[in-house]
Amino acid sequence: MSNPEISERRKPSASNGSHPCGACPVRNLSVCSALSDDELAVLEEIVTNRDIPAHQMIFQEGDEAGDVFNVLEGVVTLYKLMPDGRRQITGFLFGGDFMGLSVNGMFAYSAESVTPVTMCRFPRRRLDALMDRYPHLQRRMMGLASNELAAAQDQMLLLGRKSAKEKIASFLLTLSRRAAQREQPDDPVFLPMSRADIGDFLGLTTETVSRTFTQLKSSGVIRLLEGHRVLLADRDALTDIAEGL
Amino acid sequence: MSNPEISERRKPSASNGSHPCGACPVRNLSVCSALSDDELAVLEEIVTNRDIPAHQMIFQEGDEAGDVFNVLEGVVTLYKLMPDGRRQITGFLFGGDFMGLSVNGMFAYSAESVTPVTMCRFPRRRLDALMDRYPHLQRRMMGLASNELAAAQDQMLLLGRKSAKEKIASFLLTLSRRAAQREQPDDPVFLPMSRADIGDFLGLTTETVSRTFTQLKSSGVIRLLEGHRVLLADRDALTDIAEGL
DNA sequence: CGATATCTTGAGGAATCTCAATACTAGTGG
DNA sequence: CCACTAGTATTGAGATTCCTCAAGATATCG
Repeated sequence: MSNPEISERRKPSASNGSHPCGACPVRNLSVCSALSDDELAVLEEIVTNRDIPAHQMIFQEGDEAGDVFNVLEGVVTLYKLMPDGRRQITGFLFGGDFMGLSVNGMFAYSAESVTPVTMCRFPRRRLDALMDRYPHLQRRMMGLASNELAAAQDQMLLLGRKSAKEKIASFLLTLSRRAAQREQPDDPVFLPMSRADIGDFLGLTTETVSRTFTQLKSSGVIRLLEGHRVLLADRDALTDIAEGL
Repeated sequence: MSNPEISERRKPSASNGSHPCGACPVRNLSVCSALSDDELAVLEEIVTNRDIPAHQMIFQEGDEAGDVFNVLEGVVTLYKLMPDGRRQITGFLFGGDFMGLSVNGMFAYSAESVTPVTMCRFPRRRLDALMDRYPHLQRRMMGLASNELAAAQDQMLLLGRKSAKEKIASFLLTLSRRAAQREQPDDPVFLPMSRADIGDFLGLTTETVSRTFTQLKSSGVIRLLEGHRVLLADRDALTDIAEGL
């Protein structure tokens, strides 16, 4: 688990009065929004921060899931692999997103940074103890899990029943909505991940992703800008396409 | 919500000493396994039983999610629809399975009986109250949600990256494993759902499902028995196929 | 036992994939 | 600052899987 490229820093203890958690950029997006300042101070006692460079493995499917994580900044992919290398990305995580739900004490998927990432990390046991103590924290976790499950079901519909064009349109709109939730630019949508990543998320090949972007561009629905950004030139049209209308 | 075809019966009150919940066929499969006899008695106060005929809508995506349900017997599908009628089944539920996770107080999917179904029903508010009171119940729910999420991710891998043959093989094995968990026959696997249902679960058409069964049958890996049952003649081969080996 | 739904099989077509070449981008070192 | 390199994206042509449409076979239910 100790990887030389992953730097870890213990925040200055809460005893000095400076609360990194209190100044957390994603405080009201993440699990922590369930906690009062006092409770946050308790949480702070068990948290560790991490910086991770781009394209770095964070944990692997089957690893012992001793910790849970919150993404503060950057983008993370969760994915599963088949023995022959086929990959399915099950989700992209952004600031405020939580990861670490486990089954039988093991991670059910692998996680990798797409961009440089800042995360915070909690020992699962201690978070569990906190949850027993604070039912509202428990509820918050349950709410997050429900949302993830709903997103997973949307993704199943996408994977099982949508065409390439519908998939790409849905993907762009979802990213835009999530950026808005984080209060980040949602119209030129920022797509930090590669075409291969997008393909592995949508059940397509790189080439089909690329062709479909070109097609949407040609029909004037989007515009591909520099810096991995996409302008949603006709959001209504995109919405119709996403829903198969 | 009151549908003439759905019969509802209040169990004889716990005051008479006979505990339907205590005699529940799925007690140690379901949420309820987290509860002691005393706690179960409390739960019993808020539960209602229901019998539902086959092919009956139970609730619809977007309905107010006032209740949560446990399947006691029979099979239920959860699914999402696109405006043009394309359908993605997100899961099949069997005895012991839980349904009713909601987002913004609404069901995120529709539910329909495949066979005649017996369920029990809890008002969500009262179950939430119980969860605040019993942290182990809360934990149990969280565990169930985690398992569902892991299953959803497996399904994403299946939908996004597996061939028709791999999908059918995976499907048969998953059903077999789940039947074993319920202590029901797991080798001639029981498939009560239609080919169309299987297709809508696996992201295939009815015809492809049918052809793929025929193909697996011809290669001697399975045998199609009468009564919607499938014999897994060569489970190892089936496992290899499911994993793309 | 008949009517109806479901399942299987066939033939042809469409969407997406594979393989391959070219264009672009970003980072590196001269 | 530019040229070079390695990775990434786009485009093309042909192959393949799966879908669509259609007919026939089988099962199910009243």
